[in-house]
Amino acid sequence: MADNHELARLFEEIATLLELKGDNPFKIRAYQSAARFLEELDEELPAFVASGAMEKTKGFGQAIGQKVREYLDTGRLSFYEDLKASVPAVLFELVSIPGLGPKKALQLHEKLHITSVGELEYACRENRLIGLPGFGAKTQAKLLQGIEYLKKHQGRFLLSEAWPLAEKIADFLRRLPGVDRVEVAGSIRRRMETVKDIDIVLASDQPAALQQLIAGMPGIQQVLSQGPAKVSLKLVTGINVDIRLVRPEEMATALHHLTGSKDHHIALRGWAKERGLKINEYGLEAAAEQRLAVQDEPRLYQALGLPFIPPELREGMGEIQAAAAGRLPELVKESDVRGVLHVHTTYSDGSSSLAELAAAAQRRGWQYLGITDHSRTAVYARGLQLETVLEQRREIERLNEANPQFRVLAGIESDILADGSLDYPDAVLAEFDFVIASVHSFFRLSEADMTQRIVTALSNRYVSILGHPTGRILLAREGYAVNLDAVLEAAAATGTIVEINASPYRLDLDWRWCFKAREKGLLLAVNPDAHAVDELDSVRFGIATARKGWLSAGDIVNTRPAREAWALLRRKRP
DNA sequence: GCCGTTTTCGGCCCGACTGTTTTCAGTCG
Repeated sequence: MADNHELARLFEEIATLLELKGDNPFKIRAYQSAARFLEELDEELPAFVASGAMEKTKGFGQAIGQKVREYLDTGRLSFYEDLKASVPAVLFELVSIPGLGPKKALQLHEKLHITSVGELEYACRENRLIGLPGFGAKTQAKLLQGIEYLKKHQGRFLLSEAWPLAEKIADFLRRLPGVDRVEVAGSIRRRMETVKDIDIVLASDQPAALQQLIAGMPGIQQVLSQGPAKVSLKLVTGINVDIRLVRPEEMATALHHLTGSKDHHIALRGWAKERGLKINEYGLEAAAEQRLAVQDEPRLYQALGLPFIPPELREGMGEIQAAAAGRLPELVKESDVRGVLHVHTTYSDGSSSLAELAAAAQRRGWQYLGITDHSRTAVYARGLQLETVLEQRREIERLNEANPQFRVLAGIESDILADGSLDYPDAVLAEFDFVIASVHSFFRLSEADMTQRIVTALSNRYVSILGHPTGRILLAREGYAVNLDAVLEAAAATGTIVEINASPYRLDLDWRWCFKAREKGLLLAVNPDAHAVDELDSVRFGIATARKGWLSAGDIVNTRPAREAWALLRRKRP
């Protein structure tokens, strides 16, 4: 399977290289769709080709088919290698600057001999861009700002940062005079783990009249652009906001358009076209140019002969075909959660007490709470020594006796040591209601060693849940090198539950892998990994991740009643 | 680069805004 992903990556890179060369956009798309197809392909590449399936696959014609064969035969792609050699590496870096695309980046490289972002910044400060054709003082100033932005935030923000901010802005806009409706759209509505900006749709009978009022909103650092249909702002927090102004009857199609994703639109518009319909942000048009009114998104999909596709699924990952075939899952909801299984208390590195957390969990309508402080090796997190474990156990028993309506489970988050063994002997692990096993050290093992380490841990019959499977920290740290496919296979084979760590800094397992976990028939646990009472609410981000990964309540252990969840947590035990 | 019971050529999703221009290319989503 590694071949599939490797070739997908090569095709993806070819697309980027062609883009930088200003090649035909449709050719670029052809490579992108081939890459996406390979990424999702379940079959091994050699079988896919040998069986003749490739010839029958749309998007694999002569040129791309020949490249797949060359890659299989030689393990290389000469087209890619030549292309790579012909495009200066600096262009990759330059196009990540907002406002700078392939054309202008190429000009800067050729005319000003720019070889790094740093050099471009310097050239801007020296006013050297102004003489170039197509460049002016404003472009130069904009690029300088773009470089600043990039240096500060890598151009992205956590969902947990952007989502509440977007809701706050939407509330402000709703109170402006003449405003009919306001909705948050874009990648926030699709619940991407990180987002580039905030997209909002505003419906009003006099949309153009609102421009000035919007530009007067508090917290704005700069108005980036302003037209009758769209206002773009930069907030003092650094994030950009696009507000699209439409008439009330255009709300549904505009919201749909601005929710994206781009890939979903390309696929859906193709689907519409086959049925003689045209979609744009203002409505649905029959071929004869007359616009059909669409009241809401469900009716938009209905007009296309499809059931409603929830925003989280609109990523161009086969959702349209699944919808057409009636195979869309019933997505899990936040209200399905009946308890959570990963929290830290003041016994280790948490800042709320066990009793406070239990009370807060019960207030949220949950029926149980799994306490999982750190194990003894995690000295950085005040991991529990054996005597402290016993002390905590007694407190849990007292709480359970005092409140039979609510169940506190005595768990532990045990470190997976470098060799794959756990931090306590089996006899101790057996005393816990359940065990989460997590990697917290030796992140830099080779992929093979890390994979073996985790697979070994999963074979332990007391390990109920694999915690944050890749160890990534969003926008800060890549996950460790690990063959996740092999890990998920091992989890399936041993009956280990896999965590969707709902901390907005982690969201690990990633939603793209939830999709695969579901295919392997795995059970998952959406856990806040809370270190304080407020962090229990992180569950919403975990549920968003699960939904984005096509998961139903049945795929999540902590949507089950306490007794059933308890049994599932212990199903590997003798 | 791919595709075709409308087609082997001419399409390919569609539109907004800016800046540098005198009609539009570039960028973005």
